[in-house]
Amino acid sequence: MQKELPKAYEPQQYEDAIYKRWEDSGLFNPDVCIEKGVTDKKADYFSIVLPPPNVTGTLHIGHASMLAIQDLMIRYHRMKGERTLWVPGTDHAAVATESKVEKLLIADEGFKKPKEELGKEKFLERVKEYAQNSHDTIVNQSKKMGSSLDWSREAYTLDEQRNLAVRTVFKKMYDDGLIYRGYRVVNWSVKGQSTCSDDELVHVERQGKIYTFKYSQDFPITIATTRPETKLGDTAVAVHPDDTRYQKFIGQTFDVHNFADSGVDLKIKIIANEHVDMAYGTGAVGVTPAHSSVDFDMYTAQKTKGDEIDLIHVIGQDGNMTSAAGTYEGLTTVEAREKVVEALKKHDLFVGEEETIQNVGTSDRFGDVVESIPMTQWFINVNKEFQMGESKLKNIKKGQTVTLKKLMQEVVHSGEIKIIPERFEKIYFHWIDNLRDWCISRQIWYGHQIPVWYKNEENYCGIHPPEGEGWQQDPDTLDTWFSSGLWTFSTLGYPDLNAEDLKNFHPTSVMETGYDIIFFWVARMILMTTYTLGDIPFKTVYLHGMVRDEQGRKMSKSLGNVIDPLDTIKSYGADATRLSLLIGNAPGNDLKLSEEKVAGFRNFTNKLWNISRFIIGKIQEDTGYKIQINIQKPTPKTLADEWILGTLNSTLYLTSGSIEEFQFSGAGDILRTFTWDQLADWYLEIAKIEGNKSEILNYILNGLLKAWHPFMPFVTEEIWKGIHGDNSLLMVQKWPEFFERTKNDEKVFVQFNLVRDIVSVIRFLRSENKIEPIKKINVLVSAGDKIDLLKNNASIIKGLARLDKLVIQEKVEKPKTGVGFVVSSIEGFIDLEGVADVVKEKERLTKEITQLKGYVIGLEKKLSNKEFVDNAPKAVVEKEKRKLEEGTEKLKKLEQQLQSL
RNA sequence: GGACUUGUAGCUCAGUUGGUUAGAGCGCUGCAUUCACAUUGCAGAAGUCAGAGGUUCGAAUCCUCUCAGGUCCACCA
Repeated sequence: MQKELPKAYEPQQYEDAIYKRWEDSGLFNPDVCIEKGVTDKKADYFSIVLPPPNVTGTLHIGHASMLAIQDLMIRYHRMKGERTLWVPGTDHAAVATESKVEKLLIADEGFKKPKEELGKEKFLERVKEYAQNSHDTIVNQSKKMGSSLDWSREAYTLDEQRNLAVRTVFKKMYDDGLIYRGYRVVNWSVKGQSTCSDDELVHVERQGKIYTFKYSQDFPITIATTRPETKLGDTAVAVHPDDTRYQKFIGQTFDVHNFADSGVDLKIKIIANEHVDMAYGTGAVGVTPAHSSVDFDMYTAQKTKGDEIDLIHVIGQDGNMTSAAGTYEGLTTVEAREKVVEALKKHDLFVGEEETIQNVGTSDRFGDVVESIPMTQWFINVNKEFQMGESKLKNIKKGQTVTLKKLMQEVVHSGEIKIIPERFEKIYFHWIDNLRDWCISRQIWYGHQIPVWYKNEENYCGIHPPEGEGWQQDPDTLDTWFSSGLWTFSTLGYPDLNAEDLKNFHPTSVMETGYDIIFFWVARMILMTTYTLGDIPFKTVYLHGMVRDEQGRKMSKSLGNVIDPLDTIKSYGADATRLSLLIGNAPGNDLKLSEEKVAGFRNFTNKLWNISRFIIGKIQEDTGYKIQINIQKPTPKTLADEWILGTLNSTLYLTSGSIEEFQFSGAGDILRTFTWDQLADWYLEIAKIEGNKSEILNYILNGLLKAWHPFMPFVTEEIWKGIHGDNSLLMVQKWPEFFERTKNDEKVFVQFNLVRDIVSVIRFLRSENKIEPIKKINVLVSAGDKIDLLKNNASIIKGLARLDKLVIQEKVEKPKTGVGFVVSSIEGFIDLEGVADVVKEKERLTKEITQLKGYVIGLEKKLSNKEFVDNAPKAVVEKEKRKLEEGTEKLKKLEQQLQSL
């Protein structure tokens, strides 16, 4: 037996040491669990791959929330005896990391253009150094949260193994023709000098102007634009094929001489396109194939029709006008816009301008408005048909013709992947419907370089560089989501398809991540995995929301409302931090968090600590009893014993069920109610009275600590050590057993509630009548047929309600100066020995009677309604009848009491 | 423009297939302090379940509309 626990739980004193014990035990690693006989090697598996935090800085409260949720699942399943794996890792985050380091070098070290000044090699060294530091911080913080990650399997999206996986998948897709290099309009960030994918665009509303004009005096159609400078690149005007106003022009080409004084001659062909809205504006659209993805699509469509139009590239990668813009060459787009408008006005081609709100795409990393520019880049074709390889998917067979889009849709449609909350499935499908080819090449240095080499006119795609001299590797790197898309299997041994981990832990059980990256990441993992392995990456996707401040605002440095998990861990402990992120947190919903909430849970951890302290103390007093780790359910001796054992059982039942249904908040609530309201406030107080409960207390404490462990690993582990010594780890104890609820349980609950209600009502009357809690009072109870039940529990009632004398008879006489109460069929009186306030008592009774009357009348009405009696299920009708009987009886008794005053 | 989503006590939220006198935590009010815990205990007050219709024997729960928030998607030139 260990020495006594201190009075208050101070997390800072224990947490690091506890984490070290866990880590040293090696039991975060499922292989070690099997070796040490903690887990059966034939048991089911449960695996999660941690969404790798970006190595751009430190963990924030959102990460903490993610860690808490995942660790809860992991610890629960580990205790259930499953082979449980949680793989840690970090993400190189390509653009994000590179631009962050660039900024730092500029701000702290006086560089102007760090990449140019340092050169590729030196610059990358600096990025790596930064990433390493960031990684170390992240690992340290994850440990502070108590995360039981298997560090022996840690991965990085840019390490050797992952690079091999990337190259392997790239080549496979290249060979299948799913990856292609093409000249297309892409999103170009001038500031970042790199492409970005459609999903990396953030649309913002901006005040702008829409200008209406004609290309030339004899041009038959008026068109409108928000960007006149791009009109220098117009090669067509699109109209709806059914538009009678313009039908006659379709197919004609108009020459525009010296457009807007640019010195450029335009050839504008009138083309038909169904997407043009006849009713909007003039019903005609100026087509700029080079600087609008929609127009580029029309350009491609024309090409396939064999009715080609030109593509003129007037905005360059520097964001300025190109030589194709004639005299406007070198001007910024804004300057050119003004000049074009001016020239149009001068030549009387200008029809008008109007204020409008336009939606522009900005780069989420660099923040600038992106330009649409045609460039040669690498893409993944999501619509191209190919023959499916090996497949474990339900509805897709080997050799079947599919597209990547179809794979992504199919696995969710079939239910092989379940998304929680369900509504995100709709959002997911909608996104896929609108998906275009994914641009995967980036013009930055930090990332996986594209495994393609060029020599003269030849190209070579391979996992390894080609033999021979003179090959140049493509300098571009891959979109960071390409490598994170492989995450569930690149961390488990891929490309070795026979890797033990891949066989043992894939598909992963759950992907727990934020709803904000469902497209970026979840969808891409599904794409990559179904394609590469012919299997799903995970069975369930659990999407959490964002952590916001107490007013629902985003946390940001500028608002000063950031809650740093390290701070709350320091002040209130990791367990309190975890609880505050778990309870009240529903999937897909944002969580409002305040420091007070964390403090509240700190109080709870302390409560649990003291509950344990009390129980341990009680057991220690019992010198004849030795505390046990594995204890069978003891035989109850009293009603209270039966009640608490039954309550613990149903608590475990509900908690386990809730965790498995991903209702973590509910699970925590149920446990909290048991711990505080039922165990501490009632049973422990009863234990003080009834005494002699070592075995039951031992059993309950074991169950309680186990059940709380996934939520609050630190405090529970520390208490466990206090009880069972440091040779035993709670972390790998078996999750407590629970049993089907029996009829007897129901009966016990009803009986115990009666006793409890009597105590409560006496306390209430004391409070109402201002009787000091210390003062001992006398109570007389007419117990009727409950006489045995009450007599058996008289000591509890006496003790908890602080009674001097308790008279229980079948029928008692009302004392002259007493206040009465009715609980169920039982009537009782507190003998106030001459101090009763009759007026007040009358008031109280009248109020209660009025309330009860309303209730009873309602029930009577309901039951006299024939339609209710005929249509409602029998059980419901019976229940209502019973309620009416009880209500009526109680009402009668209360009325008698009122009269006797 | 399309879609999704929320509105329950002062605040944060439960309320699982329609059947409770609508719940919890925090906060608030009153009382209590040697006996596990003041990071505590006991008791209490507080809600036309956003509004209006409808379906039903019965609606916080299902349907329609209105009002007020939030989020995502989108090529309205």
